[in-house]
This record gives sequence, structure tokens and C-alpha cells, in this order.
Amino acid sequence: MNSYTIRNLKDFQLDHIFDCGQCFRWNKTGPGIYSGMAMGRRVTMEQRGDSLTVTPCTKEEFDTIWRPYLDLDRDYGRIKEILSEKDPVMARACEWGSGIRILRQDLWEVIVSFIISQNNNIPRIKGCIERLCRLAEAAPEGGENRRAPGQAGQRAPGQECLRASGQNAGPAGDQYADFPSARALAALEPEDLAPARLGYRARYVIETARQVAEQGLPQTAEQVLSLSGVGPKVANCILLFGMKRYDSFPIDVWVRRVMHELYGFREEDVKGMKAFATAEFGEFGGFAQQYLFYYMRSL
DNA sequence: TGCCAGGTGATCG
DNA sequence: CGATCACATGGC
Repeated sequence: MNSYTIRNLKDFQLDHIFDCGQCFRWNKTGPGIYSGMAMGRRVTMEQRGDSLTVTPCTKEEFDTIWRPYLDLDRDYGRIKEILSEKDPVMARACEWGSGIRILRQDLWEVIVSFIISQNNNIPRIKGCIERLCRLAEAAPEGGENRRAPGQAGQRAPGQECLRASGQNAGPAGDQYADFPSARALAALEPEDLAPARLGYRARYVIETARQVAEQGLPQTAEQVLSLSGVGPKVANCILLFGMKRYDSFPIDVWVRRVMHELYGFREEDVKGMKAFATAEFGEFGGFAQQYLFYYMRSL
């Protein structure tokens, strides 16, 4: 299988990147080795020191797909320098998560993933998303003639499946299925998602899929907030991880915890935290949030 | 066993 | 507005 290796990486650690809460479909399969789905492809990434090998991958694929996905052309050294000057807590956080990069993920996948993330824990979020992808792969298109229980996987010839692209075809149950499109999910009912165990979030996902299928993907913060199941926190995650809005500062329980324990805010003073982040971190709020999140979770 | 998890939407004063 | 509560599910 063809691989591509890039060397001399700086400010880059797969362990930091895939464990700072921004993505849910990468799994560690060995020391410095991760396997996952992104950009409609399944690949393995292996880091040894300052070099990274992607398999399967050509040089062209690396430059057009993975270089932007991994945000390799941004100077994170400079960002950490700027943030570290702000305060000692931030400096420690930058050091602890020194290899973090904010992935440029698919917007639709980010929207659904973070709707599912609400009031949920990370291991279970990953399970929900994986089951959602697998479910969609096994299900036929359309809400009218859904398959009956017991007919799983018996797709009629020519019947389109829910996957957005067809290049990762495999039997139902394949661990790496493409993320279901908005159009495909829009045709389903919340009950159809029962096997994914999304809980009460299933109706948010379906409703949002219908909104997006009809109006297209959101382009402004206001449009993001108008989606079903999207409040201030999830909206900020969508803006940061899916829309390149690097000034976004999502405040979740972990950030609230770090702001309370290490910055002295009252736990319920989310407004104060938000104002502080805007004033202190400004256009780098999103990077600051990632360093703080990763740091706090390790404590 | 309970408490809690990358919260949101509905309801009520 | 701001506070309060239900919500599905399962990790720990």
C-alpha cells in the first residue's frame, strides 16, 4: 500500500491532536498510530518523532487533502508564543498540549457530532457517531420504504445507500463507514436512529438535517444558532472546528472548571469567562480554548 | 449505585 | 431576561 511521509514537523503531536476533543472518529491502534475516517477516506497516520506517515496516500493527496486537514501551514509556534505571554496558566497549557492543531473538518460532520456531544461523555459520543455511520450505511435511502427488522443489509440492487460517497464500500458493520449526508438523514424519522442510541438528541439530528437539506449549510453564527439542538456552546464548537472561526471560545464544563479553578471565576459566571476570553485571547480564542481543554482534562 | 457527561429547549416568575 | 427542569443513555 502506498504511503506518504512528511518530515521536520514542528508543533505537531497526533496524541494531542486526536485527544483534545475536537474530533471523534480517530482511534489509537498503537504508539503514535491512529486509524480513522476523514474527508471521505479511511487512513492510518503514524508519527515517529517529527515525521508523519499517512497510509494509503500519494504526495498529491497529502498536499490537497491532509496538509490542509492537519492545518500544517499555520505557525502554531507563534500562536503559543503570543498566548503564553498572556498568563502563566495559559503558558503551562500551551506547553502541555504543545502539539495541538485545529483540524479543518467537514462542516456537516462537525454539526452533527457536536449536537450529539451535548450532555454526553466523550467515549459515548464516539460510539454514537460510529453507530450512526454504520446504521446509515446499512439502511436504504428514503423514509417511506424503510427496511423491516431482520432485513438488515439486504439492499436491493441499485438501491442507493445513505453514504455520501461510495469509495469506502464494505459490508454493513464495517467499522469505517462514511458520514451520512444531510439529505440522507433528512429522509429518516428519529425512531430510525434508535440503533445509534443517540437518546433525545436523535430528533435534533433529524430536524437539523432537514434544515440543512432545505436551506444549505449555515454560513453565519446566527444561522448556526438557528439549528435544532444548537445552543451557544455547540454553536461555538461548530464555528471553531467547522467554519474556521478561530476566535470562537466554546465554554463547556471543562473550560468552566479551568476558569473557576485556575483563573478564579465563579463557576456559574459564564458571561464573565466569555468576556475575559474575548478580551484576553481575542482572535486566538479557539486555540486558547483547545490548550486549556486539553490541559484541564489531564489534571 | 448513583452521579455525571464538551447543553439545549421549554416553561415560568 | 434569569432560573429551573426534563431529557436518553451508559461510562465510571
